[in-house]
Amino acid sequence: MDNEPAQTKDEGFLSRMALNDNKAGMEGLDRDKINNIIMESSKGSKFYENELKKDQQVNQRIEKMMLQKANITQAQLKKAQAQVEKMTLALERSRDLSRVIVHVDMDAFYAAVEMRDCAELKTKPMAVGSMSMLSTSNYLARKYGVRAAMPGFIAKKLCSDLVIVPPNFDKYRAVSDEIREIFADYDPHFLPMSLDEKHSIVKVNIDEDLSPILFKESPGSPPGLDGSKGANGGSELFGTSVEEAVREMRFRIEQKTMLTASAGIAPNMMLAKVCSDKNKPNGQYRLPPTREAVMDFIQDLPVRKICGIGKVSEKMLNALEITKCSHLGQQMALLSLLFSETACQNFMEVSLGLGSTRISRHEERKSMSIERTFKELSDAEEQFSLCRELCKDLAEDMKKEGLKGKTVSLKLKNVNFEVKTRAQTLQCAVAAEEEIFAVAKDLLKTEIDNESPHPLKLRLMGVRMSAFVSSDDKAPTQKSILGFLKSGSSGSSEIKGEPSYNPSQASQPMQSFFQRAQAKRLQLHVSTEARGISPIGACSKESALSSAALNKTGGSVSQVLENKRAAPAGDHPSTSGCEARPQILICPVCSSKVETTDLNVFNRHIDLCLNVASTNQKKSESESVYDEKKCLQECKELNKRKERSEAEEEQPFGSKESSRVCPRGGQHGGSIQKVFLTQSDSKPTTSQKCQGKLSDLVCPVCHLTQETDDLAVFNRHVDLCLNQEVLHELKGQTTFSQNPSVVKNSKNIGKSQ
DNA sequence: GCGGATCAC
DNA sequence: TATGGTGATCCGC
Repeated sequence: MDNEPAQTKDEGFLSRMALNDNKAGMEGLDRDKINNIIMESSKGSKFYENELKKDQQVNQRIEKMMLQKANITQAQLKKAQAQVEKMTLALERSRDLSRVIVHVDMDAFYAAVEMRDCAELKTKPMAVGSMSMLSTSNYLARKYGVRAAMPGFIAKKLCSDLVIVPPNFDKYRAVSDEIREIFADYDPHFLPMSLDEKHSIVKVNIDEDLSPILFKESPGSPPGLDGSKGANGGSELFGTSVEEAVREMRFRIEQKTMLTASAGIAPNMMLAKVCSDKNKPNGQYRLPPTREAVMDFIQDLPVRKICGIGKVSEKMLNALEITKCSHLGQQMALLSLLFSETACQNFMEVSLGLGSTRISRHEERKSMSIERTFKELSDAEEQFSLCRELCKDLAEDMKKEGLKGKTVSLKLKNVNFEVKTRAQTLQCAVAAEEEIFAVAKDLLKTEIDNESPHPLKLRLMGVRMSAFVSSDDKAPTQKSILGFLKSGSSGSSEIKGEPSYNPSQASQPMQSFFQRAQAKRLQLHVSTEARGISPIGACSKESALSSAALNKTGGSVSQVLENKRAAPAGDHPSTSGCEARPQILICPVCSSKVETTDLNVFNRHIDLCLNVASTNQKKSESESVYDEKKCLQECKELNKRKERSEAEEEQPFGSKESSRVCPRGGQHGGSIQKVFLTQSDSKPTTSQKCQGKLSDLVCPVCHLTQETDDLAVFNRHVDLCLNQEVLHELKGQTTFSQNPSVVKNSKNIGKSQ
């Protein structure tokens, strides 16, 4: 009894402040040691004190809950149990295993982008952010306990070698756009929507973790075949092809961006999200669509892994000795007496492995806000003028989206980290700076007055608008996809009056990219009779990269491709690994020597040979002529892009805090992209030092000499040329004709300046 | 409708 | 020296 309060307090504190190792790449760390450092760094700070306070509040909630629990009678429990069972049956009946949901997640996105663009970062623990706050960290840093949402100065204590790179949001946005273009190829919105109800949707978030979610109906299967819900007959075929589609998609992402993505495939969104974490980084996991598999998967899954269960909910559940999802099921009766109806509903669904099987159509924005953190601000005049500034910025943002709202909220955080919000709702919707400020100013004044004679000591101020009135004036100018999503928001899955929708295509399903690519390779495989190469590395379950067919017959080619996943765990040099000893490998397709130690490079070489061969074949078949100009254009675009990104990096930063910590000397400056400068007036560039010198390489697609001796770079060039062609071709068949896919990103980068 | 809190990214 | 910004949702008034 005596030590009980102390213990709960300590644990409580830890649960709030301690390392959250829920993230991928953080397994098996020395938590005690890390937590000690975190505590030592935090203790005594205002932040710490506030966390402590909040934690005590949570503890009180738990106490209250435990008290409630103690007062529950057997009769109540029994009744609840009956209810739960009824509910379970109903939910079970609603289980839908017929959908396939793919959740794709970029691996350590921001960090990966920075590593891609700065060779020296690749081998270092690094994070994106500032001394005050980190957005994300790479996997090397995670081994030290360094993770997102951790202040940089603490991270530095955990790992003194940590390199902190300031964020380049414009760059990340540009990369997001590139990736989105790939998703667009799989986005069945661009497919004619069949009358089948199982439509597919791609949803893309541009956040730290780019997390698109893809609904897919069985690709490639004849329309009729699909109707057999849950029937396992076609399911295997189905599963295989979906996995390949996802591999293909991830492969394309890596080709295009040199970044890796992970994916989860499952019958619903909740599970897919968990699955995407399972083989992170650079992996994917498919949960078979059977009740058994799902329940098995759920069994030992910690509740904290479920989206929506955060540290507070976790702690409350833990107090009831619920740590795993299976416990949720076992304790549902109790939970139904302690938690709200919505919470219970959610718990129950989780315990049954159920989740959303459809994505709510693009929902209307419900609020828009802006907030800023700063050093202590106590002067009322300054506070008012800051408030005005915020209102001005918010009004601008509102204008961009043509929004008007009735509710204005003011958010204040004082230097003790205590947060307060004050709101007022008007009769009419407003949007202009003056209108917003008129309200916000009053709210602020009230708070200042309440505090007098003491000043408000603020560290954050924010203004939010909500209660928007619906405005229909923007609909006509919507782009295709948005227009579609909008029209679908009624809940019905019909397409109403979508202008770019072409009903003539409704009956002929488009082949997805992966299908085409696979067909190409298959065709090629037959025609080239690729000779065997000695297998390298073990065949992991993640293998079979995009080509089960090749695997079946030759085996050898895919074996090499598979080696992507045969890399040692922990380190994933999947794009441009540089090892010590160069090696001569013989390409089974073109029989030429490839000098490299990096199997990925070799893989790409083979891939490109295969692609080239099939491209040539197709050319002669369909007399389609590849547009050389386009390829040249692309090279130029890439040059520009590189130049811009260099300029971006070299531009002087205002404050000392924002100066780049990346230890680049400037002389090597992102070798990968620089080599694309061949066509322009730039001088030849440095290559990766581990590569041997090779003679000039000529791109077999655009026939331009590439002044590089780095095969990875050369291959990437060729891939891009090829990709562009495929995409070009794809576009010809689809209704989305808005933007060229490959080159576009370059201009987005330019915008940052 | 308001305000505090939780959660995700 | 130093612990973010944006949007959503829920719960209890």
